[in-house]
Parts: sequence; C-alpha cells; structure tokens
Amino acid sequence: MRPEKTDLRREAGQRTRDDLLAAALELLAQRGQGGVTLREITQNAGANVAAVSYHFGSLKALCEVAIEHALERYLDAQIRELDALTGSATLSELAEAFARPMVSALVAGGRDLAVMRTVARVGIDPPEGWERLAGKFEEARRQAVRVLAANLPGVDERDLVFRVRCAAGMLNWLAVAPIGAELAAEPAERVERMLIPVVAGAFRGALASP
Amino acid sequence: MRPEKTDLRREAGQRTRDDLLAAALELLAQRGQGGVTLREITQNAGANVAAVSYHFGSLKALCEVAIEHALERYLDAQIRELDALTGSATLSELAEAFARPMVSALVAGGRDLAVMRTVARVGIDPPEGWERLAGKFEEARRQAVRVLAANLPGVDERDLVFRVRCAAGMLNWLAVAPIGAELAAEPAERVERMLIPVVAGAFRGALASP
DNA sequence: AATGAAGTCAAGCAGTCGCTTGAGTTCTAT
DNA sequence: ATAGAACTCAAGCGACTGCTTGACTTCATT
Repeated sequence: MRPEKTDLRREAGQRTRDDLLAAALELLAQRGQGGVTLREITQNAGANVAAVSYHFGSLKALCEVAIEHALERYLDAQIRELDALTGSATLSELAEAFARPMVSALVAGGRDLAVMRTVARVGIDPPEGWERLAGKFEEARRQAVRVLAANLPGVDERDLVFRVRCAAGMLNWLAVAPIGAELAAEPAERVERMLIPVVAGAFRGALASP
Repeated sequence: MRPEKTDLRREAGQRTRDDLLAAALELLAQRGQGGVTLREITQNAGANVAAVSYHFGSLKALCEVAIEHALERYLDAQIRELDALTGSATLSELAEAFARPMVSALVAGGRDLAVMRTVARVGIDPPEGWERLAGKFEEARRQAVRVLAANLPGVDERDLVFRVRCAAGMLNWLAVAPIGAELAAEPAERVERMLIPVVAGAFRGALASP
C-alpha cells in the first residue's frame, strides 16, 4: 500500500496509454480526425487493438483526450507569452509573443509540431464536444485584443477581434499547409524575421499607408 | 446524325455526371477527401453507386475531376483580378484584387463557397497528382509578387513571396474555419472593410511603424 | 421491327472499419 | 499458496467501404 512502490503492471499500463496517445496525436496531426484508424494507432504504439477500448473506451474517446492535451498545451504556451507582455508593448512585440509558440514548434518539429498541426486541424474540423475548451481560446484572444487596443485606440473592437482571428488563422495555416514544412527547415531567427512583420502588419492594417 | 439533335440518353447521362460532380464538390468542401463516401455521393446526386464507376472509373477519379474543376475556377478568377491591376496599383488595391474572389464566394455561398472550401482543403491535404496544376498557382503568385515589388522596392523578393503565401493562407483559413461561416452572414462591404486592411497590412509588414 | 450502344439498377463480393469476447499472463494482496 | 485485480492478446462479429456484375430500360439507327 506504499504509494512510492512501483506496481509494474500499472506502470506498463500507463506506458501503453501514453504510447497510444502519442500515436494518436501523430496521426491526428498528419491526417485529421477522419484519417485515424484503430489498427494503425495500435500498430504504431506497439499495442493490441483491445488496448484502446480498455484504456479509453473507444477510438473517439482516445482522440478526444489527445486533442484536449494538444489544445491545452498550445493555449497555455500562448497565454503565457501574452501574459508576459507589458501594457505598453508595441505591435511587433505583440506579434512576436503571439507567434512564438508556433515558430518554436515549427523549428523544433516532433511532438511540438504535431501538437500545432492537431490544434490547427481542430480549428477546421472541430470535434463534437469541443465547446468545453472554447473558454481558453477566448482568454488568449482577449489578451491579444487588449494589447492591440492600446496600440490602435481608434479602431473598432470588432475589427480588432477579427484581426486577431486572422493572425491566428494565418499561423494555423502555416502549421497545416505544406509551406509549414518548408519553414521548418529554416533557422528560427529567419522564420521570425519573415513572419513577425507580416503578423504585426495584419494587426495594424494598412490604414496609415497609401 | 445532326449534331443539334438532342440524344436524350446522352443528355441524361451528362446530367448524372454533373450531379455526381456537384455532390462530390459539396462533400469535399464539407469533409475533405477522406470524408467522401461513394454511397453518400450517389445518394445526394440521386444516382446509383455504379454510376460513379461508369462515368469516372472510380471514386478517386471523380474526386480528382471535382478538385480540378474547383482549382481552375478559383485560380482563373484570381488571375483575372490580378491581371486587371495597373502597374501602379497600391497595396490596398492589390489586397482588394487578391481577396475579391474569396469575399465574393463567402457572401455568395452555395457552389462558389464550396469551390473555395475545396481549394483550401486541397492546400492542406494535397491529392496525389496535384503537381499538374501547380503551375497556375505559381502564375497567380508571381502576378501578386510583381505588384508587391513595385510598392515595396527595398524588400527581399523571398520575403514578398512569403507574404503572398501568408495572405493566401489567411484567406484559405477564412474559407475552411468556422469563422468563415460567421463572415458569410455579413454584408459584402463590411467583410471587405474588415478584411482588406488586414491583407494589405500583411503585404506591407509593420516595418514603417513603431 | 430488329439491332446495338448508352445508361441505370439491385445484388453481392472482398476488404477494412470499430469494437467485443474469453482466455491467458503477470503481478499484488492476503 | 491462493484469489483477484490489471493488463494483453488472437479471434471474430456486424457494419461499412469501394467496386463489379449481369440483367434491364431507353433510345437512335437501320
């Protein structure tokens, strides 16, 4: 009954569970929810098909858990970046903070990139009960709109919300489209040097220029 | 043997073929290539399952034809808009021309919107032999980069290409993500008033601003 | 009226899908 | 030692997939 004693059976079970989640995340990132197959997941995870039913109840439930993990991981990183901004942050600093989780994931690849791709795909084809996590999306967007409003006092808030959504959509597109794979080969500072001005420009709009 | 005489059998066959293409386009727009089912297509088209094999050879071939039609329809519209620009067009005019096909489709809905959604999904999950149509994409992008270079003489061309890709990705995202459905309910001038500055800002970047 | 091409149709084939089942293994607890 | 919980496994179920088949209707041609 000592809690620090490792039960080898439970330990192996947790390992199987984690492997299934990792395999599911990878397939979700590559092909989306419709392209995930019970047998392919279990094969990649080195597990039996019955392990999914045992640990998660169903394939859909496994995918929902994997998606939930990915969403939380991404949104936590994004909110952390935005929280670190001072009230007087410039548009470029806002763009930098807003895009940093994506840039990091692109150059890091692996699991971080799979998280990004999965999140972006969820934005296109939302799973059934995803409304439960919509609150965190709202929080990240509200943070960005707040900094944006301080820089663009004259602009209607509906426009600011729209611009944040556009910028988020642009980043998501970089994650899922083949162009993202090209960017992944570039060094991080080059990606930032190209991307940050575009995001900042989308935030600001072209109102002040001919 | 008179060519103007309507052969009722061939006429009905063409009708079935077109209905299959329309049903396939709608499903491709809603769920992507993986979510298209032979029986659902034929049911929506009011045809028998064998009609797909008869008219197209296979489900994949039907989807390829539908995708090809959608790509040509979109790219022709985009290239037409960019061709109409004068050499001295401003960034806002470029953004307007670049985004007009998407804005029109969003407010028009129906088949035009299905075309946009399908094109955007192809950008995420390209079908096998899509390289054959990549040339038209290049043409549209080169047109946009040309106008962009005239407005931003100091910027590296690689950056300009990147910005055009980002803008295209942003528009594609609006087509496939739920936010596009919200925009579809707005009047066209409001969509343009919100969207054009963002696209133009992404083109220009935030270099000239604090 | 006879012929044959064009097209449609219900039925069914082989394969894959998600999921369940019951037996089997491995370890803890008593 | 023994009982039972935790977990894994091969096998198989019904449902669905894309696709084929052969009979059938429809129509222009002759």
